[in-house]
Amino acid sequence: MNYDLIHENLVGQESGSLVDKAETDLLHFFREQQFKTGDVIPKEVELAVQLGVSRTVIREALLRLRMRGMIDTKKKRGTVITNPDLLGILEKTLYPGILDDETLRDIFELRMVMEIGMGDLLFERIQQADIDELYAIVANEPNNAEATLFDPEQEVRFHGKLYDIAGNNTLRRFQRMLLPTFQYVHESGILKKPIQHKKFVSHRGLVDVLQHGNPETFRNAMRNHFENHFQRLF
Amino acid sequence: MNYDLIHENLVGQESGSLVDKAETDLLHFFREQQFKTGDVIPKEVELAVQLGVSRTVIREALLRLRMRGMIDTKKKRGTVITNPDLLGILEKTLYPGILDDETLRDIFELRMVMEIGMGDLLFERIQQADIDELYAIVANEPNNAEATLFDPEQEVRFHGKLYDIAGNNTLRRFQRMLLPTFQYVHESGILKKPIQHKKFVSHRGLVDVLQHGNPETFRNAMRNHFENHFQRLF
DNA sequence: TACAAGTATAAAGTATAACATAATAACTTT
DNA sequence: AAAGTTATTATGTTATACTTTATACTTGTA
Repeated sequence: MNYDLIHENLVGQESGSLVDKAETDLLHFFREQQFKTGDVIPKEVELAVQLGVSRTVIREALLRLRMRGMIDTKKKRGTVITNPDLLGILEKTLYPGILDDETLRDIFELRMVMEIGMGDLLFERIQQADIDELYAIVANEPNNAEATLFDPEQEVRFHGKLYDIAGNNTLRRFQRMLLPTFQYVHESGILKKPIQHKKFVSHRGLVDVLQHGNPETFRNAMRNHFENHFQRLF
Repeated sequence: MNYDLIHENLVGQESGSLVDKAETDLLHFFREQQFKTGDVIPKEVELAVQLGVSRTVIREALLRLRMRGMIDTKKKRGTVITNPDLLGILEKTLYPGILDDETLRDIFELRMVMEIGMGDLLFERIQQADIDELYAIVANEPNNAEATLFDPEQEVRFHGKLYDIAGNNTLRRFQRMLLPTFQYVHESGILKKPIQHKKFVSHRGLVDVLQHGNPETFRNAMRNHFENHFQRLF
């Protein structure tokens, strides 16, 4: 199967600017040359000559690759191939306050979707030490935490630890990155309906489930834990 | 709460190059000027003068913003603020074959996490017409589809429709984007263990659950549907 | 020989100026 | 007033010269 084609089709016809063209040309070039992580690529002027464009164009194309973590450049040493950093770019783009409400809401939903669906990863990888740590985290929460107010730092500690346990690095960084957005949505007026303060599964309850339950009971517990948020959404 | 600070802390100290600095300066500038979507920003030369750097630097900074979909530039008309396109950049970065195996595996897991956790969104937004359409999609699948071989196109049709129904645009685009990666992982040798062909919940079974079940039963059904994949992972 | 300090150099970073291109606006013509 | 033509303007592109800095090389000293 030709993944190159699939990709290009997906990405679209490189709108036409020379930089766009140079960008994909460079990627193809790296592929052909079998460049792998750590290899140094030809210097800017050489690439410029080879692709028949000015150094400026090459620089702008390289700039794009660099900002995606596909390459790393250092003076004198030149430019070397690195592992692309999927999430690194997103971080910068998540400049607070510029995403439109719909996207913010989407992200808020996405967060809950991920944490509910995470059950199997958690149970596969969790250790007793993790559970102990979680108990320590929730130790300071009052017993009727279900009814208490939202504490951002405590939220981050607890849910962040869950992502750690899941052992999926991409997922964890994704969450780290989206955190400010969660908070923002929570506090902004995007979610119209008021916050209910009924009794739902608490953090402590979730840990209990991790200790004695299974992925299925965890999913349900987490879903219930989010009941407040869901009620504000739907 | 100062989201600006949170963000900068997360992103790091702008390594030092003028372009990095110009980039954040521009963002701050837009904020201060209360620029909103659709507004045109000063032309390149003016910005260069204002920030005290050359047009080259401004151009490279603008290039970064542009590639994140934060701005759109047209000749003569100038540069206008747009809604940042979170996923657009990721698409380009997912150039097949350069992600390392760990990330690929992460993405593969992420996909299952999302589809399992998607239950509540689905039931909240699904219409009878959607269910009918899903039945039409699975109509061609043999009755014992559980045991048949993997058909990529059918997979895309079915699971893609689910994302459509979930009504979360960000989520859907995320999936669209990750699709080639799913296929790639499925076919590559990354997942060591062999593919089992036991009887698990089929596509048709999932539709039945959507028709007669609830979010909880759906999550379990989807988890079961992925049993093959999970067995290859763990 | 070993090691530190200083120097040269190569590649990326930055600046400037000039020209090309394309989209818009202004103007003419019918 | 509609259509076609021209002028203008901001980005796109090229070319060139200069600056910065990490590395490699050389030199000098113990």
